[in-house]
Amino acid sequence: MGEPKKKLIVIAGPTAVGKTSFAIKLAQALNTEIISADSRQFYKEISIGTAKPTPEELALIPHHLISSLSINEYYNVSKFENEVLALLKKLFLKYDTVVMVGGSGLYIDAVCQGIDELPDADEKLRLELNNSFNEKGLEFLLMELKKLDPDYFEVVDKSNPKRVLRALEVIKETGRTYTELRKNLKKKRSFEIQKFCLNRDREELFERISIRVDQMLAEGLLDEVKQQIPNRNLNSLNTVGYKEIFKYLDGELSLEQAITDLKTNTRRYAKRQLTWFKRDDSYTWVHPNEIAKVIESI
RNA sequence: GGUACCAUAGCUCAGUUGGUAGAGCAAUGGACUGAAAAUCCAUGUGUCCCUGGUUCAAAUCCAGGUGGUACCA
Repeated sequence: MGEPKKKLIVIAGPTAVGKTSFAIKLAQALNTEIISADSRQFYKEISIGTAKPTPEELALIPHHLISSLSINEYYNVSKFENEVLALLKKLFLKYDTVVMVGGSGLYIDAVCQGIDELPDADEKLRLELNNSFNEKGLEFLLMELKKLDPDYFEVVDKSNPKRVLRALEVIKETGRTYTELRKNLKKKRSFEIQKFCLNRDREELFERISIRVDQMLAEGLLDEVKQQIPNRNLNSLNTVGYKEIFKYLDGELSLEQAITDLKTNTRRYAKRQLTWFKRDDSYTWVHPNEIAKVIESI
């Protein structure tokens, strides 16, 4: 009869479905804290456009990994995995369950099952590869990949430059093939994991997206984006809500068109999130108003 | 009330001399290992406003209706 096992509760779901308030209610019921798994809410300079919990909400329950980084800091899934595991170790001393909430599927998976040992991006090498892509094109990079790692060449998405570039990056950095390093081993965690995915009718979700974008604008999204003009080339600002407003500020789009695009791109983002969660059958799908059901099953 | 123009996909619109329809956008499905709110792939949606007529054959021509827009009264 050992200690009861510690448990991580994952709350996933598409953007604007209602994850934030759901997670807060859940954490209150379980008397625990929240870890955010949202690849944009890490950044302290961007709050309105990333739909962070409000200061009032943050005061209700301790949140981790919100506004924990600056937009010019380099960050990635692997760092997230390590950071969350360390955090959980601490939190599990105090709590039997911890809630992790967010919409970044890859990041959630890294915590739940780990991610292979691959090198981080090397800034210089990445720049070189990007230049080579711009000058010589994807065909050239594909030929190179075929030579260096014929097995990955067979399976890689040949029209997706990022996939090809990343493979070459790993190969050049390690001197080993990407195939060899990409083992896709599922790590067993020392804690239990229970995963829920929130969803609602598509029509209703889209309506909520539209309302939320209007709210962001009312709360001062334009100003928030304006402040970040000097940083616009950072990856952290390659983000729905910022890209479209930059175009408006450039005079490339009318405000009306920028808002329309913002809503469209948010809908597409929500769709991509759903595709990610759908193929993972370890999720229990629930409606955001079914919190009682979720608490009971925990 | 009169005249003119218009009515085709969710939206904006193409559609040649009559041969059962196609673009853009929106949408939908999918992929995904250190850029992931990123990046990439795939897919077509129809009472051609209605009723009748001409014709082997009508989105297309003719008549009438209905609705819209503009101008005139």
